[in-house]
Amino acid sequence: MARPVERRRHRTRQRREVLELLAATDEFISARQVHARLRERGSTIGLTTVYRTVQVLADAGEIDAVRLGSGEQHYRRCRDGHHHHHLICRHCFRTVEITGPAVEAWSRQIGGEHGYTDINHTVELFGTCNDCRQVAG
Amino acid sequence: MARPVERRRHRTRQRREVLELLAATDEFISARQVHARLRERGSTIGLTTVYRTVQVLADAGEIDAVRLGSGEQHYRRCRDGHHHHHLICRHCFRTVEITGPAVEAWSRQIGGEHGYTDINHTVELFGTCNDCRQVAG
DNA sequence: ATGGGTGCAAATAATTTGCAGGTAA
DNA sequence: TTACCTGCAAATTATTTGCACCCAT
Repeated sequence: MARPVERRRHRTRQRREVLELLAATDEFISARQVHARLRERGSTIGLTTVYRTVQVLADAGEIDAVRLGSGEQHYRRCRDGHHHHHLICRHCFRTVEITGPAVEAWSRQIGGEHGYTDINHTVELFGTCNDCRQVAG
Repeated sequence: MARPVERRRHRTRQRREVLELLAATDEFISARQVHARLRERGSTIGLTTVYRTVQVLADAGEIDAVRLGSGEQHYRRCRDGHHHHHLICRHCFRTVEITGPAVEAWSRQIGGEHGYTDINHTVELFGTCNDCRQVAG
């Protein structure tokens, strides 16, 4: 058995910058957006590093990753460290974190009915938020 | 108001080939796979056409599109013409179509609670199917 | 000292677009 | 005839990798 190698993470300026930006951002943004915004602020961080960092953070469960429409991945710091889903406005991308005990139970049950185990699921809700409805029907 | 232009579709050999292949295929396959398989069979269809065709078919609701892991889109002809979800084996990608009245209701309710309307959702379940569990735990 | 981290440039990979013919209706 | 359709090549776009150097531990 390969024991999980104890991997110590270095606390670098770049890691901190990415995390701080995501912590201060309420909505989902792409890796390229993270990079652009940090550069605007004078950071010298590289795009490659941003990609690597968000990947690490997503794997560690410190940020959420979702695909909004086009094949671009978007990230967001999650308040709730637990498993949850998102309700995203399709216009402004305003996001609400939601938990769905009902969905969790449902997915496990459906899986069982068909002989599938270790059920995982991706659930994202898209809708038009109150503000956007006012502006443009 | 721009009236929806009446767009008549041409019935071409290529369109038919793609649809027939998908009709004969039980699992999700990518546009490139569709192209490769048709070529193997002697078709001269171009990759571009495949991409354009699956996009049209997906928009028309004639096939389902999901993203399996990597940023590659996969397609599958759906039996059930109605809205449904999938339970996909993460090893062999064997797929079961499922309908979730519970999820439909849940998503609409959650949306309403937060002032969101016209709720859409993406729900995909991933698990390990019976056969794959036997082979490799 | 060491192994993780960084960034540039180049490489991949998926998908789209320009354009010059075809062809279904 | 008139759009729509096709396919090649080239362009885009998102993301990854090779590599030499840097720095947190």
